[in-house]
Amino acid sequence: MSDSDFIASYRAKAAQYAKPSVTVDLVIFTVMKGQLHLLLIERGEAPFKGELALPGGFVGVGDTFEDQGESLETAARRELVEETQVSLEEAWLEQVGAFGQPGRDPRMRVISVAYTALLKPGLASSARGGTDAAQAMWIPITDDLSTLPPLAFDHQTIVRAAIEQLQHRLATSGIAFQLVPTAFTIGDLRDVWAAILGIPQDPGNFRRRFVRMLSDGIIRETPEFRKTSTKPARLYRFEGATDSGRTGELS
Amino acid sequence: MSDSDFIASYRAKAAQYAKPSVTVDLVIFTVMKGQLHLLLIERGEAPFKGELALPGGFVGVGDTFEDQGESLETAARRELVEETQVSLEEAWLEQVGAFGQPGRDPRMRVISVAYTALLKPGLASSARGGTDAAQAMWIPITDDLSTLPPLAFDHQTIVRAAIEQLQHRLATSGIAFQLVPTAFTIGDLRDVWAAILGIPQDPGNFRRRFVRMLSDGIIRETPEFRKTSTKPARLYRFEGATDSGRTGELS
DNA sequence: GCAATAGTGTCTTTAAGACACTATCAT
DNA sequence: ATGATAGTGTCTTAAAGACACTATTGC
Repeated sequence: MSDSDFIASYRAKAAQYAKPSVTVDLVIFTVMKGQLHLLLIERGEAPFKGELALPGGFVGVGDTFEDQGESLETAARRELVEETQVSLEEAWLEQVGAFGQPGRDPRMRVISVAYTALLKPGLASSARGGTDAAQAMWIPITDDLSTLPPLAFDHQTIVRAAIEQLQHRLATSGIAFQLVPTAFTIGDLRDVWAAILGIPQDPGNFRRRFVRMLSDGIIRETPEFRKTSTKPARLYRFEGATDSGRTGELS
Repeated sequence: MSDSDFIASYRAKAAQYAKPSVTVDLVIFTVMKGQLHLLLIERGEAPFKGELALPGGFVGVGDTFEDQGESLETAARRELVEETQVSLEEAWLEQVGAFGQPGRDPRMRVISVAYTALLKPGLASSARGGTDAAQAMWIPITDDLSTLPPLAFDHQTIVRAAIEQLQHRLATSGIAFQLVPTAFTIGDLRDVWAAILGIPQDPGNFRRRFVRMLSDGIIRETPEFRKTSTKPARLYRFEGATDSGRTGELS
């Protein structure tokens, strides 16, 4: 039996199984005014019409031998662009996990792969409703997660998992730098830490951590300062020397 | 338009999209003789015939409104039982993530949700080939991941991700206790840490960490000792007071 | 006794937390 | 000068790493 025979018979056999729909959902964060914000859309259709939900969509799956469709991350990136108009390069993506509880979508079996996306402050403002008429809005996330508004489907579970993942990875990866401008002050980065952890960060102690990153070569000092209404602050840049996180599958 | 009309039209629309097959793959670990071991099966069919692969199978998806099928974790647990004959209660499961790169399975578009399973030493021995004729075997994982044998599909990527996740969660969750007998010595636990991190653990320093867990109430001391060929060692029990990890989706 | 593992103690280094303090800008 | 944020220094405590040491068993 040749390989292609195998494949043909396998496809016939697999076709007997019902398949789930697979979607990607996006947990898009940005930091505004020292607070973590989450991009949500108001659903225009049943089910959960009028409720808030994560942006998302189907994963493109080809139906031929040659074309198996788009990768999960590509699907996530596509949805991100539709929803926020950010350029493809600018956004940072990381998979949260698969959520596939039966009944999570009342219409049919849907397994969703959730991705966290982090937007730098400048890009966040350009976010708006996507091509579908849905209304997009930034919702502040306070340190108290119980203040999260009710969300459609199991999206609140997904958001909680995403935040937990952010908190765990904050110290060991470069995610914080994805939420500050490319040239940032110590205070900018401190605000991001405070927003993600939900705990104010001591300026002195945070500075010590910052200096350590500086001497580790993770951050580079620039000669510039940012003018503020008070004492100008030194600007720094991220050198990108941390583990960058599994954004999808590396294959 | 009623809700059920919506659902009907939605299903019709969604049916236009090709759907991927969804499987679960299991990364089953145990610790034997101070070394991490991974359960692999030898594939009996193309593609990758004769190569080693992770055990796994399709996720059951219902095709009716009422029955949407089994949860991802249920599917994982079912495969685990088929493969290892462990009782349903005994195993610890945690999701690693979704792996769905196009082409990862040459036959058709398959998105796999990977789960890590941890087996206590006693249970590991009962593992054997599953109902399918595949041959199951325990492969030692050395500290040097480059010694991993080549695996079918993208399973090596999955294994690496699983190990990385284990290492990250080791200190902050109770996973180590899932790899020792219910009554264990300090040395047992130290061996698990060494096996997962791939680095020998200093007895004195590890003891300090152990004592901390003891006074935190995570571990309980028992009056018993384990007889060995040398000085008997005190036995302890896990009290289960750490965050237990997201095993699937909480819904 | 000897080999082997269980278990203890100590010194050093690193990093976190708390907090007081100085510096420099706009107004 | 004053308010506000930038930036510095110091003391204490928690924990990691390295490593020398003692204790108790089987043989």
